[in-house]
Amino acid sequence: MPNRPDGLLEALRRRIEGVVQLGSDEVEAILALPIVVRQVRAGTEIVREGDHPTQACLILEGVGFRFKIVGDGARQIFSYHIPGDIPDLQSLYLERMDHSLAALTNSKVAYIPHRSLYQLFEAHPRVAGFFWRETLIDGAVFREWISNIGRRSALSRIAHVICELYVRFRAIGAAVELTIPFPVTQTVLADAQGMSTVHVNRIMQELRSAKLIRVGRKELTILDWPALVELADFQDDYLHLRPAA
Amino acid sequence: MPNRPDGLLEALRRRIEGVVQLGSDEVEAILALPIVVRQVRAGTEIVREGDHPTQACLILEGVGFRFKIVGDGARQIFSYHIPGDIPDLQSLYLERMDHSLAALTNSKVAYIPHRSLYQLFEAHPRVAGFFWRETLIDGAVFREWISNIGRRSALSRIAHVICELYVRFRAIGAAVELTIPFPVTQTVLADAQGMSTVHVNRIMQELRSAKLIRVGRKELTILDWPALVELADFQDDYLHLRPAA
DNA sequence: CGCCGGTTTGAAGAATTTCAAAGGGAGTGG
DNA sequence: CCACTCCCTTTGAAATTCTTCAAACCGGCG
Repeated sequence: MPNRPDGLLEALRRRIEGVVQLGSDEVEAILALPIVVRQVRAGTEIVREGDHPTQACLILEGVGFRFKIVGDGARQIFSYHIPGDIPDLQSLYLERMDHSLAALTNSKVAYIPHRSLYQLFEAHPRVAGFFWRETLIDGAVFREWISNIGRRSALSRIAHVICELYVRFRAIGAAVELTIPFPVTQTVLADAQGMSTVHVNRIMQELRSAKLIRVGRKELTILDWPALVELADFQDDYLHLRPAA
Repeated sequence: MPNRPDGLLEALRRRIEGVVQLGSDEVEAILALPIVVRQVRAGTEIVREGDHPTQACLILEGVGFRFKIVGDGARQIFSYHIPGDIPDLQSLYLERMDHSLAALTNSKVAYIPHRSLYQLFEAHPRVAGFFWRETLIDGAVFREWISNIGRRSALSRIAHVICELYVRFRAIGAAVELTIPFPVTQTVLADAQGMSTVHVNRIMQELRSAKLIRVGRKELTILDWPALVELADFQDDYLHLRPAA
Protein backbone atom coordinates (compact mmCIF):
# COMPACT_ATOMS: atom_id res chain seq x y z
CA MET A 1 0.00 0.00 0.00
CA PRO A 2 1.58 3.27 -1.04
CA ASN A 3 2.50 5.94 1.40
CA ARG A 4 -0.42 8.36 1.35
CA PRO A 5 -0.81 11.88 2.72
CA ASP A 6 -4.00 12.52 4.60
CA GLY A 7 -6.93 13.88 2.67
CA LEU A 8 -5.82 12.60 -0.68
CA LEU A 9 -9.10 10.85 -1.21
CA GLU A 10 -11.13 13.59 0.38
CA ALA A 11 -13.08 14.20 -2.82
CA LEU A 12 -14.00 10.53 -3.03
CA ARG A 13 -15.04 10.48 0.60
CA ARG A 14 -17.32 13.41 -0.04
CA ARG A 15 -18.70 11.73 -3.08
CA ILE A 16 -19.43 8.54 -1.15
CA GLU A 17 -21.19 10.43 1.58
CA GLY A 18 -23.23 12.44 -0.87
CA VAL A 19 -24.45 9.43 -2.71
CA VAL A 20 -24.99 6.40 -0.53
CA GLN A 21 -24.99 5.39 3.08
CA LEU A 22 -22.22 2.96 3.79
CA GLY A 23 -20.86 1.78 7.11
CA SER A 24 -17.67 3.44 8.27
CA ASP A 25 -15.78 0.16 7.86
CA GLU A 26 -16.92 0.06 4.26
CA VAL A 27 -15.92 3.64 3.66
CA GLU A 28 -12.55 2.94 5.23
CA ALA A 29 -12.10 -0.10 3.02
CA ILE A 30 -12.67 2.07 -0.03
CA LEU A 31 -10.31 4.75 1.15
CA ALA A 32 -7.70 2.09 1.91
CA LEU A 33 -7.60 0.94 -1.70
CA PRO A 34 -4.07 0.81 -3.04
CA ILE A 35 -3.58 3.65 -5.46
CA VAL A 36 -0.86 5.13 -7.58
CA VAL A 37 -1.07 8.88 -7.96
CA ARG A 38 0.03 10.65 -11.08
CA GLN A 39 0.03 14.17 -12.39
CA VAL A 40 -1.31 14.60 -15.87
CA ARG A 41 -0.99 17.70 -17.92
CA ALA A 42 -3.85 19.56 -19.54
CA GLY A 43 -4.71 18.05 -22.89
CA THR A 44 -3.18 14.66 -22.17
CA GLU A 45 -5.16 11.53 -22.97
CA ILE A 46 -5.39 9.36 -19.90
CA VAL A 47 -7.14 6.38 -21.46
CA ARG A 48 -7.57 5.89 -25.16
CA GLU A 49 -10.27 4.32 -27.28
CA GLY A 50 -9.17 0.75 -27.95
CA ASP A 51 -7.27 0.37 -24.68
CA HIS A 52 -7.88 -2.57 -22.35
CA PRO A 53 -7.39 -0.91 -18.97
CA THR A 54 -6.41 -2.97 -15.94
CA GLN A 55 -6.97 -0.12 -13.54
CA ALA A 56 -9.58 2.53 -12.94
CA CYS A 57 -8.84 6.19 -12.76
CA LEU A 58 -10.06 8.41 -9.92
CA ILE A 59 -9.80 12.15 -10.36
CA LEU A 60 -8.20 13.76 -7.32
CA GLU A 61 -7.69 17.27 -8.64
CA GLY A 62 -8.51 19.00 -11.89
CA VAL A 63 -11.12 18.39 -14.54
CA GLY A 64 -11.30 15.64 -17.14
CA PHE A 65 -13.60 14.79 -19.99
CA ARG A 66 -14.56 11.80 -22.06
CA PHE A 67 -14.91 11.95 -25.80
CA LYS A 68 -14.82 10.17 -29.10
CA ILE A 69 -13.79 11.20 -32.58
CA VAL A 70 -16.43 10.39 -35.18
CA GLY A 71 -15.87 9.47 -38.80
CA ASP A 72 -15.44 12.93 -40.24
CA GLY A 73 -12.98 13.93 -37.55
CA ALA A 74 -15.40 15.81 -35.34
CA ARG A 75 -15.09 15.36 -31.62
CA GLN A 76 -17.99 14.62 -29.33
CA ILE A 77 -17.54 15.13 -25.62
CA PHE A 78 -19.81 12.99 -23.41
CA SER A 79 -19.10 14.21 -19.92
CA TYR A 80 -16.96 16.35 -17.69
CA HIS A 81 -15.33 14.84 -14.63
CA ILE A 82 -14.45 16.55 -11.41
CA PRO A 83 -12.60 15.38 -8.30
CA GLY A 84 -14.21 12.31 -6.77
CA ASP A 85 -15.33 10.94 -10.13
CA ILE A 86 -14.09 7.65 -11.52
CA PRO A 87 -14.65 8.24 -15.22
CA ASP A 88 -13.57 4.86 -16.55
CA LEU A 89 -15.23 2.58 -14.05
CA GLN A 90 -17.01 0.88 -16.92
CA SER A 91 -13.69 -0.72 -17.83
CA LEU A 92 -14.26 -3.09 -14.90
CA TYR A 93 -16.69 -5.06 -17.03
CA LEU A 94 -16.21 -3.71 -20.54
CA GLU A 95 -12.77 -4.80 -21.61
CA ARG A 96 -12.29 -2.51 -24.54
CA MET A 97 -12.55 1.27 -24.25
CA ASP A 98 -15.07 2.53 -26.79
CA HIS A 99 -14.04 6.13 -26.15
CA SER A 100 -11.22 8.16 -24.61
CA LEU A 101 -10.61 10.05 -21.40
CA ALA A 102 -8.47 13.16 -21.29
CA ALA A 103 -7.46 15.87 -18.86
CA LEU A 104 -8.95 19.28 -19.48
CA THR A 105 -6.70 20.95 -16.91
CA ASN A 106 -3.54 19.88 -15.19
CA SER A 107 -4.84 17.15 -12.94
CA LYS A 108 -3.92 14.66 -10.29
CA VAL A 109 -5.35 11.21 -10.79
CA ALA A 110 -5.22 8.02 -8.74
CA TYR A 111 -5.03 4.67 -10.45
CA ILE A 112 -6.82 1.80 -8.74
CA PRO A 113 -6.11 -1.73 -10.00
CA HIS A 114 -9.23 -3.55 -11.16
CA ARG A 115 -8.08 -6.53 -9.16
CA SER A 116 -8.19 -4.57 -5.92
CA LEU A 117 -11.69 -3.46 -6.72
CA TYR A 118 -12.89 -7.00 -7.45
CA GLN A 119 -11.43 -8.11 -4.14
CA LEU A 120 -13.05 -5.22 -2.35
CA PHE A 121 -16.42 -6.15 -3.85
CA GLU A 122 -16.06 -9.69 -2.62
CA ALA A 123 -15.22 -8.62 0.90
CA HIS A 124 -17.85 -5.86 0.96
CA PRO A 125 -20.79 -6.53 -1.34
CA ARG A 126 -22.46 -3.23 -0.48
CA VAL A 127 -19.39 -1.42 -1.71
CA ALA A 128 -19.93 -3.05 -5.08
CA GLY A 129 -23.37 -1.52 -4.92
CA PHE A 130 -21.85 1.91 -4.41
CA PHE A 131 -19.61 1.61 -7.44
CA TRP A 132 -22.35 0.08 -9.54
CA ARG A 133 -24.52 2.99 -8.60
CA GLU A 134 -21.79 5.38 -9.71
CA THR A 135 -21.84 3.82 -13.17
CA LEU A 136 -25.62 4.09 -13.24
CA ILE A 137 -25.46 7.78 -12.45
CA ASP A 138 -22.95 8.10 -15.25
CA GLY A 139 -25.62 6.62 -17.51
CA ALA A 140 -28.29 8.93 -16.13
CA VAL A 141 -26.14 11.92 -17.01
CA PHE A 142 -25.73 10.60 -20.53
CA ARG A 143 -29.49 10.40 -20.86
CA GLU A 144 -29.82 13.99 -19.79
CA TRP A 145 -27.20 15.01 -22.31
CA ILE A 146 -29.11 13.22 -25.04
CA SER A 147 -32.20 15.22 -24.08
CA ASN A 148 -30.13 18.31 -24.03
CA ILE A 149 -28.55 17.95 -27.42
CA GLY A 150 -31.57 16.38 -29.01
CA ARG A 151 -34.39 18.51 -27.78
CA ARG A 152 -33.30 21.75 -26.18
CA SER A 153 -32.41 25.02 -27.84
CA ALA A 154 -28.77 26.04 -27.97
CA LEU A 155 -29.43 28.61 -25.28
CA SER A 156 -31.04 26.13 -22.89
CA ARG A 157 -28.36 23.61 -23.62
CA ILE A 158 -25.50 25.84 -22.61
CA ALA A 159 -27.41 27.06 -19.57
CA HIS A 160 -28.07 23.45 -18.67
CA VAL A 161 -24.49 22.32 -18.69
CA ILE A 162 -23.58 25.31 -16.53
CA CYS A 163 -26.27 24.33 -14.02
CA GLU A 164 -24.99 20.78 -14.00
CA LEU A 165 -21.41 21.83 -13.38
CA TYR A 166 -22.48 24.16 -10.61
CA VAL A 167 -24.49 21.51 -8.76
CA ARG A 168 -21.74 18.95 -9.10
CA PHE A 169 -18.99 21.29 -7.94
CA ARG A 170 -21.13 22.38 -5.04
CA ALA A 171 -21.68 18.77 -4.04
CA ILE A 172 -17.95 18.22 -3.61
CA GLY A 173 -17.50 21.56 -1.85
CA ALA A 174 -15.73 23.21 -4.77
CA ALA A 175 -18.18 26.04 -5.34
CA VAL A 176 -17.52 29.34 -3.61
CA GLU A 177 -20.90 30.96 -3.30
CA LEU A 178 -22.11 30.91 -6.89
CA THR A 179 -18.67 30.71 -8.43
CA ILE A 180 -17.23 27.51 -9.84
CA PRO A 181 -14.08 26.54 -11.70
CA PHE A 182 -14.70 26.86 -15.41
CA PRO A 183 -11.70 25.74 -17.41
CA VAL A 184 -13.87 25.12 -20.44
CA THR A 185 -13.01 26.84 -23.71
CA GLN A 186 -15.77 27.64 -26.12
CA THR A 187 -14.45 25.00 -28.47
CA VAL A 188 -14.71 22.36 -25.76
CA LEU A 189 -18.20 23.56 -24.93
CA ALA A 190 -19.09 23.32 -28.60
CA ASP A 191 -17.87 19.74 -28.86
CA ALA A 192 -19.84 18.81 -25.78
CA GLN A 193 -23.06 20.45 -26.86
CA GLY A 194 -22.95 19.41 -30.47
CA MET A 195 -22.65 22.87 -31.92
CA SER A 196 -20.10 25.14 -33.57
CA THR A 197 -17.67 27.31 -31.63
CA VAL A 198 -19.06 30.42 -33.24
CA HIS A 199 -22.52 29.62 -32.08
CA VAL A 200 -21.35 28.87 -28.57
CA ASN A 201 -19.70 32.25 -28.53
CA ARG A 202 -22.92 33.99 -29.43
CA ILE A 203 -24.92 32.06 -26.88
CA MET A 204 -22.40 32.87 -24.15
CA GLN A 205 -22.69 36.53 -25.02
CA GLU A 206 -26.43 36.22 -24.74
CA LEU A 207 -26.18 34.62 -21.30
CA ARG A 208 -23.83 37.32 -20.12
CA SER A 209 -25.81 40.23 -21.46
CA ALA A 210 -28.92 38.76 -19.86
CA LYS A 211 -26.96 39.00 -16.60
CA LEU A 212 -27.34 35.30 -15.92
CA ILE A 213 -23.63 34.54 -15.68
CA ARG A 214 -20.29 36.23 -15.51
CA VAL A 215 -17.32 34.46 -17.02
CA GLY A 216 -13.90 35.10 -15.58
CA ARG A 217 -10.49 33.69 -16.10
CA LYS A 218 -11.07 29.92 -15.68
CA GLU A 219 -14.07 30.50 -13.48
CA LEU A 220 -17.71 31.27 -13.85
CA THR A 221 -20.17 33.03 -11.56
CA ILE A 222 -23.87 32.48 -11.70
CA LEU A 223 -25.61 35.82 -11.28
CA ASP A 224 -29.21 34.65 -11.33
CA TRP A 225 -29.61 31.00 -10.39
CA PRO A 226 -33.40 30.81 -10.58
CA ALA A 227 -33.47 32.42 -14.01
CA LEU A 228 -30.69 30.18 -15.26
CA VAL A 229 -32.45 27.07 -13.99
CA GLU A 230 -35.65 28.19 -15.63
CA LEU A 231 -33.96 28.90 -18.93
CA ALA A 232 -32.08 25.61 -18.81
CA ASP A 233 -35.11 23.52 -17.89
CA PHE A 234 -32.77 22.11 -15.28
CA GLN A 235 -33.79 19.61 -12.63
CA ASP A 236 -31.01 17.98 -10.71
CA ASP A 237 -32.78 14.67 -10.09
CA TYR A 238 -30.79 12.94 -12.82
CA LEU A 239 -27.63 13.48 -10.81
CA HIS A 240 -29.08 11.31 -8.03
CA LEU A 241 -27.20 13.22 -5.38
CA ARG A 242 -29.37 12.53 -2.37
CA PRO A 243 -28.06 9.87 -0.06
CA ALA A 244 -29.71 6.53 -0.74
CA ALA A 245 -31.23 4.52 2.08
CA MET B 1 -41.64 -20.07 -8.56
CA PRO B 2 -44.34 -19.55 -11.15
CA ASN B 3 -45.29 -22.20 -13.58
CA ARG B 4 -43.33 -21.41 -16.69
CA PRO B 5 -43.53 -22.70 -20.25
CA ASP B 6 -40.25 -23.68 -21.80
CA GLY B 7 -38.42 -21.12 -23.81
CA LEU B 8 -40.01 -18.12 -22.17
CA LEU B 9 -36.65 -16.67 -21.32
CA GLU B 10 -35.05 -17.76 -24.55
CA ALA B 11 -34.22 -14.19 -25.53
CA LEU B 12 -32.47 -13.63 -22.23
CA ARG B 13 -30.54 -16.86 -22.58
CA ARG B 14 -29.36 -15.74 -25.98
CA ARG B 15 -28.40 -12.40 -24.61
CA ILE B 16 -26.42 -13.98 -21.80
CA GLU B 17 -24.57 -16.21 -24.17
CA GLY B 18 -23.83 -13.38 -26.55
CA VAL B 19 -22.38 -11.20 -23.90
CA VAL B 20 -20.52 -13.04 -21.20
CA GLN B 21 -19.33 -16.51 -20.35
CA LEU B 22 -21.10 -17.83 -17.32
CA GLY B 23 -21.19 -21.35 -15.97
CA SER B 24 -24.29 -23.34 -16.77
CA ASP B 25 -25.30 -23.33 -13.10
CA GLU B 26 -25.14 -19.57 -13.17
CA VAL B 27 -27.17 -19.36 -16.34
CA GLU B 28 -29.70 -21.74 -14.84
CA ALA B 29 -29.91 -19.62 -11.72
CA ILE B 30 -30.74 -16.59 -13.85
CA LEU B 31 -33.31 -18.45 -15.86
CA ALA B 32 -34.86 -19.74 -12.65
CA LEU B 33 -35.58 -16.25 -11.38
CA PRO B 34 -39.19 -15.87 -10.30
CA ILE B 35 -41.01 -13.77 -12.81
CA VAL B 36 -44.46 -12.47 -13.47
CA VAL B 37 -45.33 -12.20 -17.12
CA ARG B 38 -47.62 -9.51 -18.43
CA GLN B 39 -48.88 -8.37 -21.78
CA VAL B 40 -48.63 -4.68 -22.42
CA ARG B 41 -50.26 -2.89 -25.27
CA ALA B 42 -48.50 -0.65 -27.74
CA GLY B 43 -48.18 2.86 -26.37
CA THR B 44 -48.54 1.87 -22.73
CA GLU B 45 -46.10 3.28 -20.21
CA ILE B 46 -44.53 0.45 -18.28
CA VAL B 47 -42.54 2.51 -15.81
CA ARG B 48 -42.96 6.23 -15.29
CA GLU B 49 -40.60 9.03 -14.43
CA GLY B 50 -40.86 9.51 -10.67
CA ASP B 51 -41.68 5.87 -9.92
CA HIS B 52 -39.76 3.89 -7.34
CA PRO B 53 -39.76 0.43 -8.92
CA THR B 54 -39.36 -2.68 -6.80
CA GLN B 55 -38.95 -4.94 -9.77
CA ALA B 56 -37.06 -4.93 -13.02
CA CYS B 57 -38.65 -5.43 -16.36
CA LEU B 58 -37.36 -7.92 -18.91
CA ILE B 59 -38.68 -7.72 -22.45
CA LEU B 60 -39.79 -11.12 -23.70
CA GLU B 61 -41.53 -10.09 -26.90
CA GLY B 62 -42.05 -6.80 -28.67
CA VAL B 63 -40.15 -3.55 -28.67
CA GLY B 64 -39.94 -0.89 -25.97
CA PHE B 65 -38.32 2.48 -25.64
CA ARG B 66 -37.18 4.84 -22.93
CA PHE B 67 -37.87 8.54 -23.04
CA LYS B 68 -38.34 11.76 -21.18
CA ILE B 69 -40.46 14.82 -21.81
CA VAL B 70 -38.47 18.03 -21.62
CA GLY B 71 -39.67 21.42 -20.48
CA ASP B 72 -41.36 22.59 -23.64
CA GLY B 73 -43.21 19.31 -24.06
CA ALA B 74 -40.87 17.74 -26.58
CA ARG B 75 -40.08 14.08 -26.18
CA GLN B 76 -36.60 12.64 -26.30
CA ILE B 77 -36.19 8.92 -26.79
CA PHE B 78 -32.96 7.45 -25.40
CA SER B 79 -33.03 3.85 -26.51
CA TYR B 80 -34.99 1.07 -28.09
CA HIS B 81 -35.34 -2.24 -26.33
CA ILE B 82 -35.77 -5.64 -27.86
CA PRO B 83 -36.37 -9.08 -26.36
CA GLY B 84 -33.69 -10.03 -23.88
CA ASP B 85 -33.16 -6.44 -22.73
CA ILE B 86 -33.83 -5.31 -19.18
CA PRO B 87 -34.43 -1.63 -19.76
CA ASP B 88 -34.87 -0.49 -16.19
CA LEU B 89 -32.10 -2.40 -14.49
CA GLN B 90 -30.74 0.89 -13.22
CA SER B 91 -33.65 0.95 -10.78
CA LEU B 92 -31.76 -1.64 -8.74
CA TYR B 93 -29.53 1.12 -7.40
CA LEU B 94 -31.25 4.33 -8.45
CA GLU B 95 -34.45 4.50 -6.47
CA ARG B 96 -36.23 7.14 -8.46
CA MET B 97 -36.90 6.81 -12.19
CA ASP B 98 -35.54 9.87 -13.95
CA HIS B 99 -37.27 8.86 -17.19
CA SER B 100 -40.01 6.56 -18.47
CA LEU B 101 -40.23 3.23 -20.24
CA ALA B 102 -43.00 2.46 -22.71
CA ALA B 103 -44.02 -0.24 -25.13
CA LEU B 104 -43.68 0.62 -28.79
CA THR B 105 -45.55 -2.51 -29.91
CA ASN B 106 -47.76 -4.95 -28.11
CA SER B 107 -45.26 -6.68 -25.89
CA LYS B 108 -44.78 -9.39 -23.35
CA VAL B 109 -42.68 -8.42 -20.38
CA ALA B 110 -41.45 -10.32 -17.34
CA TYR B 111 -41.20 -8.58 -13.99
CA ILE B 112 -38.36 -9.68 -11.75
CA PRO B 113 -38.42 -8.54 -8.13
CA HIS B 114 -35.35 -6.56 -7.14
CA ARG B 115 -35.12 -8.66 -4.04
CA SER B 116 -34.70 -11.84 -6.07
CA LEU B 117 -31.93 -10.19 -8.02
CA TYR B 118 -30.09 -9.06 -4.90
CA GLN B 119 -30.32 -12.61 -3.56
CA LEU B 120 -29.09 -14.01 -6.83
CA PHE B 121 -26.11 -11.65 -6.76
CA GLU B 122 -25.19 -12.83 -3.29
CA ALA B 123 -25.35 -16.47 -4.25
CA HIS B 124 -23.61 -15.95 -7.60
CA PRO B 125 -21.28 -12.95 -7.62
CA ARG B 126 -20.38 -13.44 -11.27
CA VAL B 127 -24.02 -13.12 -12.16
CA ALA B 128 -23.97 -9.67 -10.61
CA GLY B 129 -21.10 -8.98 -12.98
CA PHE B 130 -23.27 -9.97 -15.92
CA PHE B 131 -26.06 -7.61 -14.93
CA TRP B 132 -23.65 -4.83 -14.08
CA ARG B 133 -22.16 -5.26 -17.49
CA GLU B 134 -25.60 -4.99 -19.05
CA THR B 135 -26.05 -1.58 -17.44
CA LEU B 136 -22.62 -0.55 -18.67
CA ILE B 137 -23.52 -1.48 -22.22
CA ASP B 138 -26.65 0.57 -21.78
CA GLY B 139 -24.38 3.49 -20.97
CA ALA B 140 -22.13 2.78 -23.94
CA VAL B 141 -25.13 2.96 -26.24
CA PHE B 142 -26.09 6.31 -24.73
CA ARG B 143 -22.63 7.60 -25.50
CA GLU B 144 -22.96 6.52 -29.09
CA TRP B 145 -26.32 8.24 -29.31
CA ILE B 146 -24.78 11.44 -27.99
CA SER B 147 -22.17 11.25 -30.75
CA ASN B 148 -24.87 10.54 -33.21
CA ILE B 149 -27.13 13.42 -32.33
CA GLY B 150 -24.31 15.81 -31.55
CA ARG B 151 -21.93 15.26 -34.38
CA ARG B 152 -23.37 13.31 -37.27
CA SER B 153 -25.48 14.56 -40.16
CA ALA B 154 -29.14 13.70 -40.17
CA LEU B 155 -28.52 11.17 -42.93
CA SER B 156 -25.76 9.39 -41.02
CA ARG B 157 -27.78 9.48 -37.87
CA ILE B 158 -30.76 7.68 -39.31
CA ALA B 159 -28.53 5.21 -41.08
CA HIS B 160 -26.74 4.65 -37.80
CA VAL B 161 -29.78 3.77 -35.78
CA ILE B 162 -30.84 1.34 -38.50
CA CYS B 163 -27.45 -0.34 -38.34
CA GLU B 164 -27.72 -0.56 -34.59
CA LEU B 165 -31.15 -2.13 -34.69
CA TYR B 166 -30.04 -4.59 -37.32
CA VAL B 167 -27.02 -5.77 -35.34
CA ARG B 168 -29.00 -6.07 -32.14
CA PHE B 169 -31.87 -7.96 -33.72
CA ARG B 170 -29.41 -10.26 -35.43
CA ALA B 171 -27.69 -10.95 -32.12
CA ILE B 172 -30.91 -12.31 -30.65
CA GLY B 173 -31.74 -14.23 -33.80
CA ALA B 174 -34.57 -11.95 -34.84
CA ALA B 175 -33.16 -10.87 -38.18
CA VAL B 176 -34.20 -12.83 -41.25
CA GLU B 177 -31.39 -12.31 -43.70
CA LEU B 178 -31.18 -8.53 -43.85
CA THR B 179 -34.72 -7.93 -42.72
CA ILE B 180 -35.60 -6.83 -39.21
CA PRO B 181 -38.76 -5.82 -37.38
CA PHE B 182 -39.21 -2.08 -37.72
CA PRO B 183 -42.24 -0.89 -35.80
CA VAL B 184 -40.84 2.62 -35.66
CA THR B 185 -42.92 5.49 -36.99
CA GLN B 186 -41.19 8.52 -38.39
CA THR B 187 -42.34 10.53 -35.41
CA VAL B 188 -40.70 8.08 -33.04
CA LEU B 189 -37.57 8.13 -35.12
CA ALA B 190 -37.61 11.91 -34.99
CA ASP B 191 -37.91 11.98 -31.21
CA ALA B 192 -35.03 9.55 -30.94
CA GLN B 193 -32.73 11.36 -33.33
CA GLY B 194 -33.50 14.86 -32.16
CA MET B 195 -35.04 16.04 -35.38
CA SER B 196 -38.43 16.90 -36.85
CA THR B 197 -40.75 14.34 -38.38
CA VAL B 198 -40.69 16.14 -41.68
CA HIS B 199 -36.96 15.94 -41.86
CA VAL B 200 -36.95 12.26 -40.95
CA ASN B 201 -39.36 11.70 -43.77
CA ARG B 202 -37.06 13.34 -46.28
CA ILE B 203 -34.04 11.45 -45.03
CA MET B 204 -35.87 8.15 -45.24
CA GLN B 205 -36.80 8.92 -48.82
CA GLU B 206 -33.17 9.61 -49.51
CA LEU B 207 -32.08 6.29 -48.01
CA ARG B 208 -34.67 4.46 -50.04
CA SER B 209 -33.94 6.15 -53.32
CA ALA B 210 -30.24 5.46 -52.76
CA LYS B 211 -31.28 1.79 -52.59
CA LEU B 212 -29.80 1.35 -49.15
CA ILE B 213 -32.97 0.20 -47.46
CA ARG B 214 -36.50 -0.88 -48.22
CA VAL B 215 -39.17 -0.14 -45.68
CA GLY B 216 -42.16 -2.43 -45.45
CA ARG B 217 -45.06 -2.79 -43.18
CA LYS B 218 -43.46 -2.89 -39.71
CA GLU B 219 -40.25 -4.24 -41.13
CA LEU B 220 -37.16 -2.98 -42.83
CA THR B 221 -34.74 -4.60 -45.22
CA ILE B 222 -31.20 -3.50 -45.66
CA LEU B 223 -30.33 -3.58 -49.33
CA ASP B 224 -26.70 -2.55 -49.14
CA TRP B 225 -25.14 -3.23 -45.77
CA PRO B 226 -21.59 -2.06 -46.55
CA ALA B 227 -22.82 1.21 -48.00
CA LEU B 228 -25.17 1.78 -45.08
CA VAL B 229 -22.39 1.13 -42.58
CA GLU B 230 -20.12 3.51 -44.43
CA LEU B 231 -22.72 6.22 -44.58
CA ALA B 232 -23.62 5.73 -40.91
CA ASP B 233 -20.02 5.73 -39.72
CA PHE B 234 -21.15 2.66 -37.84
CA GLN B 235 -18.86 0.45 -35.78
CA ASP B 236 -20.52 -2.07 -33.55
CA ASP B 237 -17.85 -2.08 -30.84
CA TYR B 238 -19.98 0.10 -28.55
CA LEU B 239 -22.54 -2.70 -28.34
CA HIS B 240 -19.91 -4.93 -26.72
CA LEU B 241 -21.47 -8.04 -28.15
CA ARG B 242 -18.53 -10.38 -28.14
CA PRO B 243 -18.48 -12.83 -25.29
CA ALA B 244 -16.24 -11.62 -22.50
CA ALA B 245 -13.58 -13.87 -21.05
C1' DC C 1 7.66 42.58 -28.73
C1' DG C 2 5.55 39.11 -30.82
C1' DC C 3 3.40 34.67 -30.50
C1' DC C 4 -0.38 31.81 -29.15
C1' DG C 5 -4.59 30.05 -27.78
C1' DG C 6 -8.81 31.59 -27.25
C1' DT C 7 -12.65 34.97 -28.24
C1' DT C 8 -15.21 37.87 -31.21
C1' DT C 9 -17.24 39.68 -35.57
C1' DG C 10 -19.59 39.80 -40.17
C1' DA C 11 -21.75 37.83 -43.82
C1' DA C 12 -23.18 34.18 -46.84
C1' DG C 13 -24.95 29.70 -47.19
C1' DA C 14 -26.68 25.24 -45.64
C1' DA C 15 -29.41 22.48 -42.78
C1' DT C 16 -33.43 22.05 -40.39
C1' DT C 17 -37.86 23.46 -38.46
C1' DT C 18 -42.36 25.07 -38.78
C1' DC C 19 -46.80 25.40 -40.61
C1' DA C 20 -50.38 23.87 -43.25
C1' DA C 21 -52.45 20.67 -45.99
C1' DA C 22 -52.94 16.63 -48.88
C1' DG C 23 -52.43 11.69 -49.62
C1' DG C 24 -52.59 6.62 -48.35
C1' DG C 25 -53.48 2.36 -46.21
C1' DA C 26 -55.48 -0.65 -42.92
C1' DG C 27 -58.94 -1.65 -39.74
C1' DT C 28 -63.82 -0.86 -38.11
C1' DG C 29 -68.55 -0.24 -37.96
C1' DG C 30 -72.57 0.07 -40.57
C1' DC D 1 -68.31 -4.59 -48.88
C1' DC D 2 -68.25 0.15 -48.62
C1' DA D 3 -67.49 4.32 -46.20
C1' DC D 4 -65.16 6.34 -42.68
C1' DT D 5 -61.71 7.19 -39.58
C1' DC D 6 -57.36 7.25 -37.68
C1' DC D 7 -52.70 7.22 -37.90
C1' DC D 8 -48.96 7.79 -40.47
C1' DT D 9 -46.49 9.54 -44.50
C1' DT D 10 -45.66 12.94 -47.86
C1' DT D 11 -45.39 17.61 -50.00
C1' DG D 12 -44.48 22.67 -50.58
C1' DA D 13 -42.84 26.85 -49.08
C1' DA D 14 -41.34 30.22 -45.82
C1' DA D 15 -38.85 31.13 -41.68
C1' DT D 16 -35.27 30.18 -38.52
C1' DT D 17 -31.35 28.29 -36.59
C1' DC D 18 -26.93 27.14 -37.04
C1' DT D 19 -22.61 26.41 -39.65
C1' DT D 20 -18.90 27.84 -42.36
C1' DC D 21 -15.35 30.78 -43.71
C1' DA D 22 -12.33 34.29 -43.05
C1' DA D 23 -10.41 37.68 -40.51
C1' DA D 24 -9.73 40.69 -36.54
C1' DC D 25 -9.03 41.11 -31.73
C1' DC D 26 -7.27 40.31 -27.08
C1' DG D 27 -4.62 39.13 -22.99
C1' DG D 28 -0.98 36.72 -21.06
C1' DC D 29 3.53 34.87 -21.44
C1' DG D 30 8.18 33.74 -23.08
